[in-house]
Amino acid sequence: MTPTPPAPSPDDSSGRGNRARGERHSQILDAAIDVFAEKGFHKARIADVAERAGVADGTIYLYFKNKEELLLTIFEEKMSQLIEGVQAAMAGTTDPLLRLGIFARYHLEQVQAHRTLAEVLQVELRLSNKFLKEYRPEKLWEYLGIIGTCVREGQERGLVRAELDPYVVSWSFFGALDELAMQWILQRRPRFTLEAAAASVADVFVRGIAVPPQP
Amino acid sequence: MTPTPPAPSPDDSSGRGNRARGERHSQILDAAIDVFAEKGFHKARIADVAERAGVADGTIYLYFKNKEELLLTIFEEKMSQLIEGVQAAMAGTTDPLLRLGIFARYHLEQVQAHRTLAEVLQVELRLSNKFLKEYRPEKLWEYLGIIGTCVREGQERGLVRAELDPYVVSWSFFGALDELAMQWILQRRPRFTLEAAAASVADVFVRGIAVPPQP
Amino acid sequence: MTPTPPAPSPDDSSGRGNRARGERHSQILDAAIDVFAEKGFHKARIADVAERAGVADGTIYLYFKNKEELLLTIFEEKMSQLIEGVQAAMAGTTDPLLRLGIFARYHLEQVQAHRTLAEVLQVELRLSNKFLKEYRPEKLWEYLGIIGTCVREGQERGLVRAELDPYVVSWSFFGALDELAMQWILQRRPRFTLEAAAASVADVFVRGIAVPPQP
Amino acid sequence: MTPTPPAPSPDDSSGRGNRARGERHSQILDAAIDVFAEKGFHKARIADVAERAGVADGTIYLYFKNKEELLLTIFEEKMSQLIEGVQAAMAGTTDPLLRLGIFARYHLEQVQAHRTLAEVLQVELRLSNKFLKEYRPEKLWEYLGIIGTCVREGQERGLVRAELDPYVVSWSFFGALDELAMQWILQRRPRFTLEAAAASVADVFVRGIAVPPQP
DNA sequence: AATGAATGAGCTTTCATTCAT
DNA sequence: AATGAATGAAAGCTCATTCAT
Repeated sequence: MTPTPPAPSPDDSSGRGNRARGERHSQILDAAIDVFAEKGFHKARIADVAERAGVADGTIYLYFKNKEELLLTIFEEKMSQLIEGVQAAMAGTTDPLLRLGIFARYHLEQVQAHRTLAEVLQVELRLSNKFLKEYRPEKLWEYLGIIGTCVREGQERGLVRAELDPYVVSWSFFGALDELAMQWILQRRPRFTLEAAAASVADVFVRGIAVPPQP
Repeated sequence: MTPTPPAPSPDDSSGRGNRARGERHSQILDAAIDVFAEKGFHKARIADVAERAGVADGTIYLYFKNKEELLLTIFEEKMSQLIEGVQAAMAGTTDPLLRLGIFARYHLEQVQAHRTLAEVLQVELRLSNKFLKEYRPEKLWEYLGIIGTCVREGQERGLVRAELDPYVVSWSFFGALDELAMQWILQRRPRFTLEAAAASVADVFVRGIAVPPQP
Repeated sequence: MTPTPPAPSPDDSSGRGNRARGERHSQILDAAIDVFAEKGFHKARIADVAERAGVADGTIYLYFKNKEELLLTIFEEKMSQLIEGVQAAMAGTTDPLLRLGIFARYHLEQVQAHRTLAEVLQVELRLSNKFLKEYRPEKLWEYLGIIGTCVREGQERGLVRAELDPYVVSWSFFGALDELAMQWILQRRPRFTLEAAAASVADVFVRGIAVPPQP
Repeated sequence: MTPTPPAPSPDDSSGRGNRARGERHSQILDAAIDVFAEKGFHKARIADVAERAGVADGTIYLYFKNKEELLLTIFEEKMSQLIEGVQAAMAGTTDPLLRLGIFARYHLEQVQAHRTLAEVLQVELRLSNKFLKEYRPEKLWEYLGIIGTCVREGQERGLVRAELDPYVVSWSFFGALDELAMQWILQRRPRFTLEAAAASVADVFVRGIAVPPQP
């Protein structure tokens, strides 16, 4: 469905065309992230994105089917990176409860490090009808699955209370992080740091889901 | 600014003018909730709302400044009701931790009972640039303050760990509920009941923020 | 065509109704003059006129067929007064060339004395398509006829060159006065007084049309 | 602000882009003149102009900011041409009083030759609030300055009475011509020719402002 | 591949006018 | 006669998208 060009094979020696294509692709995507963050998805005009990217309006349509797909592609690509990143960050740890802490920290670190991007993902993505009503955000589910796996493993190891539904817990955990991220972004002078927020969410959730110590 | 009619005196049984005016107001509001939920705020045309409400297009503008104010009014009015409702529900309970449970249950009950409305509040409200970037959702803050008060009281009574920031905890708690509500709404066949979700969130949070039992 | 109420007969002893009618009529007309002068005919809303007049919107339509007729009625009534006035001013003078001077002076005096009205007549009346393209401004022609009569009489008495077309001279004369009036109105700080302008126009025209002295 | 194309180099026979752009510009302008003259500025719809020009509605906005700028551009461009034309016509004559005659003749010749255009300039331009209340018609002042210069030169050469204010005389002269032009346009069967009118105005004014012969 | 001029559907909002009371 | 809530037609303008070059 996406008219995304095939990723250029690394050994493609004739690759000028493809290289250029790949560059244009991300050039436009980066411009879109900036413009969407600045003006909001609905207020942003394709012409704005084109200007920022330094290409003609029509060129955008050689790489993306339409405006909405631009937004969706941002989501897909960045979620993939987020998934990879959080998995790498968790790689050295096996304790599922500690992993939740890593997840929280990594997630909010990324929000902080890529504020513009986060702004788009947090705020603007929700503007797209398609995203919320038709689009199936599988990458988000994959991301959420990472939390769910921690919970399920915790249950298997007897660390997490068996009666909890990992699915519900996952969305709760994600919702807490997501809301804090959004508030942090929306507020000019946030009343908390994202580090503290990450620590707090992990702390509360881990204690909340853990099997209570037997007296 | 809204041409809200002067409240008709309760005994004014002939209050046609006022009655009519008040009726029109909520007649339009109800139509807007339905239409926004169905087509989304941006896709919904004023003409749709007018038709659903059974009035002429122009009539809408006698009661609301513009399309956006329609959305904002829905938010304001319904949040006020939510706040009143949850306070009434909590009235009989003094234990701040139990109150959090009541809050969670009441919140998700309302989502369930007024699905269309919840859909608008959850999903569509976030569509309004104004809402997210300019509008200050004081009613939301007030609602959140109810959670914050429970946490703070819990700390005063030695039930909740003193090191937690009530503000961060409040947004976490709300975020968890909000995310579950949104997923429940977006999914055609939800994988969980809102009752269970409310119980789970309350359970996890209360245990998570409570002062641990001294061994 | 005009739904103007019949002028109340002066001896109408039961006249409250008519009196009231007459009062309403000019009350609305005066309000319209003010509002049209302030905002311009097209920008002025019937609601503005109604508010200024202290009546309900619908009431205006009991006295005037529509917005345009309001403008036309202003023109008709005020032109009638202008015609009466200038004729009275000329009454004591028989020399047709002196009469032209009186005409010029009187015309620009009225512009000065009733600036708001003049603004409407000068500027806004020209906005009405009907006025310029369909309406036959017979009162204007009558007004112009007064100039024409002076010229013709001047010719009959051998004071004005016979080869001049009184019709063309009349419009020239009126055009000169009209243009000066408009410039005076449009300029915040006019570069001339209307008295001087009247004197100048009369001076130039009278010399210009007069039979040259025989050497 | 107008996206006037860079003047194509005269020898650029392949200048398709520029040519096209320039053509579109005047294509739209010409259509606007016709439509405005026919229906009047306020009644004319952008869609009408677009249709007449054979372009899409939106195309108009690639060349003109809005409907009003269309009118203003007509005024600016055509006044410039008028100024150039009358100066060329006067070039061979030095006597300032004869020049006034040339001015009058040229002005009314143009009205006759470009009746549609004249209709717009005469009648419709006055419809634009902006034109009359905000816009400063510098081109008109420049045009008027040509008359003023004649008068002033005449005074310097002792041909025109020194006591006359050239500014007032200029507006009078222009007003006379303007009014005659308007009446000629508005009347289906004009009662005079524009040649005769031009001659008459020049004749009356020149005699009127001239220094009287010393007996 | 790239351009960017052209398209034209789409929609909020205004306000003169009506008419039930 | 007076009201003023309701009407609904009307149109300027935007901008995502297309396509000839």
